[in-house]
Amino acid sequence: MSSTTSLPGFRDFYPDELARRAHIFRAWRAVARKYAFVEYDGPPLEPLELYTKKSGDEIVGQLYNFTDKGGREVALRPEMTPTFARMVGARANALRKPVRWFSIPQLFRYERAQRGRLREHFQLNVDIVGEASELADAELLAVAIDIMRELGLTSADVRARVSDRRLLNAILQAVGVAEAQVPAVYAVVDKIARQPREVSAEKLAQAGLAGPLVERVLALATGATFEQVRAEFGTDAGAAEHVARFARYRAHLDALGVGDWVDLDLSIVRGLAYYTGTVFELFDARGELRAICGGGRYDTLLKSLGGTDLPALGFGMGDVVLGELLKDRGLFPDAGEEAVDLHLVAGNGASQVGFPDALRLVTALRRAGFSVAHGLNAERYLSQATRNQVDSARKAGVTAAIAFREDGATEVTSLLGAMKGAPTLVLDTARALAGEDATMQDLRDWLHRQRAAARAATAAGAAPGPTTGSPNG
RNA sequence: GUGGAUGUAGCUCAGUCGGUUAGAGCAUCGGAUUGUGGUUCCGAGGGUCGCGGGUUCGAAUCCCGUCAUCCACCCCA
Repeated sequence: MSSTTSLPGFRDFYPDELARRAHIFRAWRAVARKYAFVEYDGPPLEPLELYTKKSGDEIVGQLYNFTDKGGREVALRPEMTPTFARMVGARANALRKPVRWFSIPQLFRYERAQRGRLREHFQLNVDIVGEASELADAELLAVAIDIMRELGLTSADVRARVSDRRLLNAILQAVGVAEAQVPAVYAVVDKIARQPREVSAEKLAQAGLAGPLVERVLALATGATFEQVRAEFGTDAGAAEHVARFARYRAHLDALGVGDWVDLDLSIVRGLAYYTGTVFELFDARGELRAICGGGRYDTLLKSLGGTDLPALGFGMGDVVLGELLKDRGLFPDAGEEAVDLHLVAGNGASQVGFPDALRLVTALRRAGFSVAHGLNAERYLSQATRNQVDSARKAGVTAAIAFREDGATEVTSLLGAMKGAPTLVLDTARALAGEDATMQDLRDWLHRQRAAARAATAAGAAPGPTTGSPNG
């Protein structure tokens, strides 16, 4: 390739790729705002200490870090939570609770890149601070699921797997796992789906669990539904409270309209880090990709980072895996939303009107709010066949061509459907040049109708499968 | 960090047993008797065959190294 490629794991966003990214961002913002979250941001470069304090020195190997010219140890942010915790902590007393904030930071990590895992990505972070009730947990998961919906995914495409560490703890104790064995059991449970059952069993045995107990734990972590858990542990002295809370959580999810996306999965542990309560991940239902989203409750983290003692919960959702899923399912819209409205082409009357007036028309249209393109070579405007000009405008995805007729009128021709008998709109050239309100409004309405008709045609024709258009889906 | 697979035009890929100037389709650009047009036709640009070394009279092709990508581990904020 060329001598100037991007760094490994970093992406160039060409216009069609940026359009996809923008599509995802739009959905993120739209849903977050719908749930009354407000957007914030912080610096992409932070003191290295911000991350070592929380995660220890081992994390440095996975960071982009360096010493700046003032001798400070700094790192590109690998996650948003420490920044968020600092910002909330600094104004904890002044902020109205619960805090409902979201952000779309670009995050960095120094790791070998793989499918769905680059060295840079954008990640929606949604957090709630100051509410310990399970209703907050339900609200948070509803945001994540509603984003899937907003992007055209269904509960057949994406599943939410939910667990609760308090519940898992209580269940493990109820079946006889000693407290000292819990961390080891967590480590096994966390990767239970990614390694053979015998390996998990072996590791549980090594952790000191007796044979029957190993089988019990494996069964619970691999297949137990909430109904089974409730039947078995709903009256257990230690677990009843947690079963009841989870039942309320599920009821809230149902009422929020996302219950059918959610499955209990006690193997969802989310690392061993800082989660204290509910934990969840969103996966594609076919299991082909990495997790789309992960989050949960971290009630002690703010305090441990030196902030105030407030309960908190949140999730992160990256653009990479989500983008791959949308691409696989053909859910990215064709470039229509950014389409240019009009492209100036010559037409039979071009030589009578003259190029300066043609440009004046373009200017009048732009002042009226239309996006208007034209060739940037004045000689070719008159020398090149109109059909070639129209053709390139059509290929560029412009909605309509605007041309001068022999009789002096200005004609707008839709480029969206079949060219034979394409809808046209005739404008009075003088009024168009003057930017007359009524004329501009006519044009606006007409363009709107053409787009609506084209969308309807696409929807009708595209029902059985992929039809016209780009292979990028 | 470990192991495996793959690198040919912007994209998808041909390229025989090692053989002379590396091809196709799509895309891009220009044009087809001053123009109403998705088609068609003609033409053009675009390559250090990932990079470096080796074997050979001769390497896209065989060997070694290296880099990148993908897959599986490790790790997961």
